[in-house]
Amino acid sequence: MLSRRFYQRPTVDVARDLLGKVLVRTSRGGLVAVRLTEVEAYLGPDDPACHTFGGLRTPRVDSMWGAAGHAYVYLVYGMHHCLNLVTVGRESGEAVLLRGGVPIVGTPLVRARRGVSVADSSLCDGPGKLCQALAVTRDDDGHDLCGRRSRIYLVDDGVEVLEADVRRGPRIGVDYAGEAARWPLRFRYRA
DNA sequence: TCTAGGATCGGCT
DNA sequence: GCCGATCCTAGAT
Repeated sequence: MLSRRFYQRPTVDVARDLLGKVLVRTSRGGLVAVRLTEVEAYLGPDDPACHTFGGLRTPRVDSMWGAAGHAYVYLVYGMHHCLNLVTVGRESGEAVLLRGGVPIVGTPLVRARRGVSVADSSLCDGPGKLCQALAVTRDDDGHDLCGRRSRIYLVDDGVEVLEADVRRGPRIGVDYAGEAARWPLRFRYRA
């Protein structure tokens, strides 16, 4: 399990290093593990695309102001959940959005949650799909990924992600953020 | 209270 | 490529 130290670093570094790491989710239904292939960095109060922009403090974003290594889960478009990992430290308001991955353990359970007719390549290729595949909801908001009994955590299984396989680009769906929408804070891993 | 709009997805053309 | 679903959240009134 990755320690809190991993998250207590600059958000862009954490985002880059999350590529290739394995996200593990345990539940009554069983264990699911997903190798992360797409993430986005959100840089706190000075980032117009970030939910903590301008120092915003509301019940929804409360967990984003918490300690590094905790989950921030919110609902978008009234129907999809998005999972973020808080970075840097308490009061930073920064996080990494997990946008996609590939199931490597528990694929049958993922398929049961996502739908039997869904193509393998589409099981977790989107933030909403990832949460559905892992059964992550608002109930998991504020969950500590570094605890002894964490039901969501990260593992480094030794897979090396070469720089040549990392693509950087603008973040998705944040056109309202003006110039910040073009900041190259989206990271993708193409093995 | 009321209202606008969203860090998306899947079905349809 | 376009569009509707769906409802919570934040800010305005």
